[in-house]
Amino acid sequence: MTKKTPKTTSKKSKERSEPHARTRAAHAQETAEDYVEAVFDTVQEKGECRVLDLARHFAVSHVTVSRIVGRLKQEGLLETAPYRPITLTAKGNRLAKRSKKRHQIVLEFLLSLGVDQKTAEIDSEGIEHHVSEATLAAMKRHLKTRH
Amino acid sequence: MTKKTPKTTSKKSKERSEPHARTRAAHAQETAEDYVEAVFDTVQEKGECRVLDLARHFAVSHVTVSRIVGRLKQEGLLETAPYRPITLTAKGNRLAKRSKKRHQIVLEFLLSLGVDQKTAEIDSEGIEHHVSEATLAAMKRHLKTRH
DNA sequence: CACGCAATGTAGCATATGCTACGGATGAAG
DNA sequence: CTTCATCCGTAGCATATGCTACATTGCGTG
Ligand SMILES: [Mn+2]
Ligand SMILES: [Mn+2]
Ligand SMILES: [Mn+2]
Ligand SMILES: [Mn+2]
Repeated sequence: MTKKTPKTTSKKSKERSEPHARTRAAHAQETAEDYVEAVFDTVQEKGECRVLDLARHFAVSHVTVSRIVGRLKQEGLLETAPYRPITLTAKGNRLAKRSKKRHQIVLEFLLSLGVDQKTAEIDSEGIEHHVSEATLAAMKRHLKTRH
Repeated sequence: MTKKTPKTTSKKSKERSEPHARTRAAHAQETAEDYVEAVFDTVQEKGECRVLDLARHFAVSHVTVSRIVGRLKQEGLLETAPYRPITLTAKGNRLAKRSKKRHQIVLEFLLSLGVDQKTAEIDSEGIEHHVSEATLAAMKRHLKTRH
């Protein structure tokens, strides 16, 4: 056997695989973050949040929303009952505030780079979920010094 | 009927839903981009790219890789045959180069913000797929002026 | 050139998130 | 209090991406 490559996962390849594993973990949290944000905003704006409000917000069918709301309820982030409005639990409220804060910083950061408003809103919606505490801190520094 | 809210999707809610639709579209492209990048790098580094190379790279099972490689072959990005190495098509090569370039800029950009190497590598792996041409251009400008 | 291990493929399962079609619940208006 | 439009839930389907267990191929070694 020539054995140019190790059979087991090398230290180097483990390092390379970690970013992808982290990205998958971020995507697993993404729906929860976007949903509690949306519930928070909708309640603020129109007093209550309904399944159809979220369906319109995300541009998906009410069926998709209904199922996801059920799961997030199981996870203790949302409260709801059949044909009733959706509210945030204390836990959901904390996640919403944390997520909104991070989202806002990412958005302002992109704007500070000179990205136009619409593009900044689009890109920040995806980027926010992949911004670690360290990167968020760096963005805050940039906003304070350069702005 | 009090009709506080319009039944149909308002212009405002359409604007709000667009970022989420864009994020979903980005995620639909993400696997393809990461895979062609990985194939490109692996071929460069060790002469050929095997299913297990990608499995280690992404830290997933060889089964997951095998299925995805089959799909990307159908999409015309990869070439392969049973028990044979994986290669890029011309189309796959173009996507790989484009993706690698963008990934590299995002990484360097995060480093230029003062983010540590490991964190920058992790965050850029997820962020890259959500960076539009406009934001990428803004990052390039930042790298030229501030660095 | 036969053997056996490593690599790859296949079967079958799970979860997450999309959809359409249809049926039941709610509540505003008469 | 009945009616009926709107909202919501459920059934059933699809795709993408994870997994384990098992079958098969291929190749280096003896
Ligand atoms: Mn958000
Ligand atoms: Mn988001
Ligand atoms: Mn990536
Ligand atoms: Mn993402």
